[in-house]
Amino acid sequence: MKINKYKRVTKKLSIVDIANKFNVSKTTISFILNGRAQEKRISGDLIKNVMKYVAEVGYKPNSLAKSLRTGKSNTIGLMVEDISNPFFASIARLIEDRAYKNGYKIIYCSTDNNTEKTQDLISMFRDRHVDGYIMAPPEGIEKDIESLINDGMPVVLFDRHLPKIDTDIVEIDNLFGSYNATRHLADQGFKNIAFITFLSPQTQMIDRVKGYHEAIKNGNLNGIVEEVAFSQDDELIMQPLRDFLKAHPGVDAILFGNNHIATCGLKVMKEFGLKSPADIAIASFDDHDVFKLHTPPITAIAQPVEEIADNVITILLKKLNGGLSTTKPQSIILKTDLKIRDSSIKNAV
Amino acid sequence: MKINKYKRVTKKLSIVDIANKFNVSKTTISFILNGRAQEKRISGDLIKNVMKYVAEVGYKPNSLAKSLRTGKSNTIGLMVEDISNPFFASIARLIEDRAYKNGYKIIYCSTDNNTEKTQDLISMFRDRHVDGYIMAPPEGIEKDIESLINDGMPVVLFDRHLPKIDTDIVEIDNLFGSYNATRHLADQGFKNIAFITFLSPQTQMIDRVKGYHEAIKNGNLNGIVEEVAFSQDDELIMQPLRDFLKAHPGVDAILFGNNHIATCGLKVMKEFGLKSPADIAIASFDDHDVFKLHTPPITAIAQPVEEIADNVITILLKKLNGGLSTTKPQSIILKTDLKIRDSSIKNAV
DNA sequence: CTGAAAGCGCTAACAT
DNA sequence: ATGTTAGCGCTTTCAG
Repeated sequence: MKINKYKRVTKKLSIVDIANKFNVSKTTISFILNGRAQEKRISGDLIKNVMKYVAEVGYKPNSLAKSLRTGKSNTIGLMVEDISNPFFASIARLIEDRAYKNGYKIIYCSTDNNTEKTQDLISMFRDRHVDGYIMAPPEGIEKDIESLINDGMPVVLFDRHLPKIDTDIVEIDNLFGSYNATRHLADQGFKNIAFITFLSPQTQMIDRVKGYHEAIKNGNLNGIVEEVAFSQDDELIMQPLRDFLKAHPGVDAILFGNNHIATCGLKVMKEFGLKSPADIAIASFDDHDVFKLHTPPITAIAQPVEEIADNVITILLKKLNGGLSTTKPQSIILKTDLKIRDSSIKNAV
Repeated sequence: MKINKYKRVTKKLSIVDIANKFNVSKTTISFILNGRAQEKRISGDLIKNVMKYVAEVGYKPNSLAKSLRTGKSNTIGLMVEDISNPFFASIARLIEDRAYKNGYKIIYCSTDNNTEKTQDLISMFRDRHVDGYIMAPPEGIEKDIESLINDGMPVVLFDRHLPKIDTDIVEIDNLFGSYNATRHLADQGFKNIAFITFLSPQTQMIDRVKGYHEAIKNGNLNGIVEEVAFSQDDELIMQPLRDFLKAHPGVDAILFGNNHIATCGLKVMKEFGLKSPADIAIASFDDHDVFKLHTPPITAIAQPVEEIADNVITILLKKLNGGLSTTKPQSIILKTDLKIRDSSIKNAV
């Protein structure tokens, strides 16, 4: 006879308790619970009764123990640059939904594009035995990702890739995105189109600069690129922008490299009383409410957020199910959508 | 001997491996690793060598096994209404930072204010043995939270409380917030001030309506409250707003109940070509970039996001460390900050 | 000062 | 058709 020496009445019941209840071994219960009852030819009556009882008492297997034993945690690690950036927040939200629907939980965190912080986070994720990784990788993290992949962990990158890493990746056509937007500004007759972005060695930013340059060259225009160091403090982003505007009064149009710097730019323009498009025409990567509601509305290179999230999670789920384990990593390049609004129309009010 | 940390390890090393390495038992290693070496009077040399070796090979105890044994998972469950809402995203971000700094990971998810989904999520969190819960609770979740608390789980609520639940909570003074904003509109000379918000039985919304009513009564004005059903689809929020504006041409000022509905409201006003404050003055709960950059800038009842996050995590960490286990639950009410901008100034351009 | 051993709850060979 | 048993990696009591 088994005596509970701790007398904890509220103790959660375990697989043993339910095995005792039916006078069978926990193995049998385990098989039933894991849908292997048929395969093991366990009697239909037993199956039915056990399932009924389990539902009644709301028994749930201890996932920790399960994970320890199986090595699977049903958790996905999601690392974005900054969860409070609307672009990443909306992608995270969509990924979260799909993941939960498929029985996976998300552990997320913000990398701040900080390599060391990201290494710590990866190590934490490893430690927690996440089953797969989704990340917008900061620079300098190549080795760590490689080692993840070498250890057989499913990894899906998005937003940017790492030149030396051959793994699954979902991106947009950044080069065309900024090329197209720059051409649009040029077609409107703007002559001094600047490109303002964060100083970053990341591929998405490099491509955006490249696309800009191509369009500038193509239109026989003079280009000017301003790269601002990223900072947590918006004030430190706005100051260089103020300096830039003062130093370059001839600029009649600006393409911003992403939503964050564009928002800072708009704040500075507001300070300076500069109107768009009359004083300076504006276009930016990453559409969001600020752009739609701005007066005038801001022309934006919209990323297909749903598609990105969908592709990312689909690929990862396939990998988790072993479907893609042998295939070559795939690289998905999605199209952007240039939303032309008044801020970039030459003669708009 | 230096070990390449990127070297592929066939098998992660466990406490046994490192015990073997030193020809001692895993118990000894465990004591050393958990800082109980002094207490157990383990020889200084051994301690030093083990620590050195552990650092060298980058050994990390398997957290799953640790959790299974200790019952602690060093994880906090965070449930917000919608992680893609800038208000919740920024709070989540701040909580995340503080939690990581204190050795806790965050598992988060969005409740969508859906009671059933939230129950599922709580059950998932329980199952994953999270050490503590932070949540902006949807209605109807009282029983589940009570049972959490009865089982001794630390729970901290924020943004809204549940009337029947006595637990730690961090809120703002919603009543005063909307009272004050409404008074401000009245003081500016607006006569037909409407309050537009989501239909919600949640305390923060109730209090906001109440504050509005008090101010209206106080100013001998006629009030009109429009409550729109929440929806994932913005279009379904905007349609009732269109109808409302058409049905009430006399309204000369609107106070919005939160940032989301305000953003929808601004979109509708833009559609209709309505200018603020000339056609309709505007004020809203929850400050963010859209309001700051809007033309005109929108008057906002700003919540002290940092303070909220700080208080929440501080209380939870204290509870996790057993500090508050015996004390009475505390309720913290923070002040809002009315940011008066042109959208609510009678004679602003 | 250190070690043996029990056990957290579960899965899956390997037996019957 | 079902049970026995050996771990997964760790902490902790109890014995030296």
